[in-house]
Amino acid sequence: MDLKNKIAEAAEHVLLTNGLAKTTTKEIARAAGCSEGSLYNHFRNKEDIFLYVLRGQLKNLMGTLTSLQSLAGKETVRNNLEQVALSALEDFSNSMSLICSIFSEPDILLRHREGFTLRNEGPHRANEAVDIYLLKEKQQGRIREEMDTRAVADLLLGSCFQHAFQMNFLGNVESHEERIDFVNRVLNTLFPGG
Amino acid sequence: MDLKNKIAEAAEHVLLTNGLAKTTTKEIARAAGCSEGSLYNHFRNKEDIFLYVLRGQLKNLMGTLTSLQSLAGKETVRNNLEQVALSALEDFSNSMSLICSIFSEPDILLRHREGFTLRNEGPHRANEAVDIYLLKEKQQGRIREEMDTRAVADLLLGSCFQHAFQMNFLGNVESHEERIDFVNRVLNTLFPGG
Amino acid sequence: MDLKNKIAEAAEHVLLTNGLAKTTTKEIARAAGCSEGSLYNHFRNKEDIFLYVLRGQLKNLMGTLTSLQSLAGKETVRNNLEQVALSALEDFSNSMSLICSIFSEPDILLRHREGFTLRNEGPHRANEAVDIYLLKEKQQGRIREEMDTRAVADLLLGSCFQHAFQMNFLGNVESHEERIDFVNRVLNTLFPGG
Amino acid sequence: MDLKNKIAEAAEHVLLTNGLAKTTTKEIARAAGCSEGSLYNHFRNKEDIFLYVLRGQLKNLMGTLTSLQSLAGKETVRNNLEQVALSALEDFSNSMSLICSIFSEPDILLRHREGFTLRNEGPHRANEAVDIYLLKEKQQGRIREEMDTRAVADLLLGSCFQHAFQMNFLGNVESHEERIDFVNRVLNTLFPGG
DNA sequence: GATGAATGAGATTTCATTCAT
DNA sequence: CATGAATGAAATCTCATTCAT
Repeated sequence: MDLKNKIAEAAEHVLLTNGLAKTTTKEIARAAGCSEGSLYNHFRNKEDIFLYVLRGQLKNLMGTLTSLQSLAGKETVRNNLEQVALSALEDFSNSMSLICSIFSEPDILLRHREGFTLRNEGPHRANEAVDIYLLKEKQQGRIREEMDTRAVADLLLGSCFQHAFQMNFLGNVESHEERIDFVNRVLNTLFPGG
Repeated sequence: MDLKNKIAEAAEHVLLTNGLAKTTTKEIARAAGCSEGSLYNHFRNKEDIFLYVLRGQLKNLMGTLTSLQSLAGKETVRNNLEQVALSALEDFSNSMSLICSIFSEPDILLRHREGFTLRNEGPHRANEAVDIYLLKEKQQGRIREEMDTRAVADLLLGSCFQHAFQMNFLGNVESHEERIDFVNRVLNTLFPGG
Repeated sequence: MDLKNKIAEAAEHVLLTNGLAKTTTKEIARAAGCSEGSLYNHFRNKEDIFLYVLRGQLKNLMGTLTSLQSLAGKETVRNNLEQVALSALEDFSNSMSLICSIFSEPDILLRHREGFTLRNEGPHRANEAVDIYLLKEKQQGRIREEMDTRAVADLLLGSCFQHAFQMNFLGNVESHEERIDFVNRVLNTLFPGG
Repeated sequence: MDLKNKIAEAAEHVLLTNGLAKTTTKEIARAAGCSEGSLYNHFRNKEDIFLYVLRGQLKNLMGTLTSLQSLAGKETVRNNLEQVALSALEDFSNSMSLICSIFSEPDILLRHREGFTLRNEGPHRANEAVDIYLLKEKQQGRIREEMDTRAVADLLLGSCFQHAFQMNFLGNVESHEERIDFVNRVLNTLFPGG
């Protein structure tokens, strides 16, 4: 692996462990096993490193959700949504602290907002992905014509997002079973019939 | 108003404007119209100021939600939930950047987590409040016995929370009408019959 | 003496001893007997310190020359010009390295050129001062009507300036007698008659 | 052109554009179209590059002045001195910022002073050159026996040197006409008779 | 001879906190 | 209680130079 990616991985680890505020270039360099000066051979500045890692997280988030698109028409809708929700729960949990951190640096957010939207990288894209999946299922007649698919996506992913947020805030680490339980209660409520 | 609160208000303003990372004691003092030294006559350190402001925000969040409890039995459930959701949307929007900021300083979060839970101040309490409201309505027979009230609360507030997050992330400022529209689509999906 | 002036004096000493390039904030602080952080309570940045010292030097330069204005009409013109030239030689010698240093940072010069000219602080003002002195003498009939006073000022101070430059460049330290000798040869040539 | 000279020219350009303080090896390499490592195949270090360029400038300065020696006995003295002064004015202007820059690094100056004097490269040599020219004219009887030729050289070149310095300091760019005007006023004052 | 990534020493600047007044 | 100058630790970033390829 080249040094650039080694630095990025090290930075990701430090960011998730220590938080953005306590992530120093010295610490990143130590974790990457190189000198501080080397960071600047591969990134323009510390902000660049943060953004590189952040974009990686956002891509992860999208990756799993878009890959679930191919499930349209297979298994049951309910089953597929359970998988979607569980993946989202996990991804949100992993990236929550990093993504939230950007609110502590609104000027960075401001500076790169345009880029995020241009490259379609925002966290909002997850909801769109679920929406699109549901529309496909609707085309195949596997869900009711009247269903507001976007609203369903917002409810499902919204509850997962907030749940992940709260678990992070409270420091709770959920078992897989607990997550399945949460997801099922939510899905049962969204689709009372089954 | 005493200086302590003047400082707290100034700090809140600076925190919401500049973000936690760019909030310096010098800036807080300037905004409060006092000297930097004075901050330390009213707070032990900068972390204390941040926590004081943060707890204020969390109280706000709870305040509006608990006040809506008295609505149980009045108007229609649907109407009340619309008010709940709109209030949540607004409160979440206002406090999002501040509350998320804490993830950039996980050691602060760690240090005060116990206090938050002991004093019942976590952001998760909002969901409990809605749950409790719904339970009251169930007791009065205004909603179905089988309804998983906690799941409904999680879905409703979760979607509002994520929505507020995304609007903040994208820099979108919604009109009241847009918010009403969002809330209605979500509620229509949660309560298909009306 | 307050710390600001202590810092300025220390900076002047370090600048004249080590040169601009080797003048670090650490060294200035050490020479001023304070911490590096203290520098920033009195100056915005290192550039500010340099400019403060530089303007002090330029004022010195002007000071001695304007004070010599009151000599108009007294002693002999030749005698007065000898004093002017000797003072100039000394001032130029002392400030040469500092004033020249600015050419190693053309962007600083560019940034403050307007300020220098607005405040009439440029090194060119010395020549004006001598010109004005000579005009006064002309009004009193002590020098020929046809004399181009500005040209005389430029010749006299120009030769002193370049002489000071060369002595600094070569590392020669002249005795007072050598300077008197230089000045007299120059004046004898400028005013052949006496 | 070999790489060594390409580097030297690039360095000269960067030095005159950005100033010594802002001239980095990276920038020189970029301007020379080679790698930073290559600089060290042709020069021992950055100081070497600077000195190489500086000595080039000093040679320029001397070059034009020594070439004017052959004019002795031709045209009129006054005419020749006008050419000398104009050349000096131009050369001084071009090299001023570079030559002055050395005062920001007195240790470099100290380290190479001996070399400069041994190789007769100092800027003071210009005055000597004019002196020698005038002595030749004196031998041919074209100027008065009593004239202090060295003093004339110092006055003439000194005023040109300071004038060039001031124009550089003030950021004024003179037209050829303005320079001719300056030189003529100075020469008229030095040689009142014509 | 040419390269350019890696280095590490060092420079400037920021900032929370202290403390004498 | 209020002040604000002084501090010193730490953070980011620069840059000349080296060296393996």
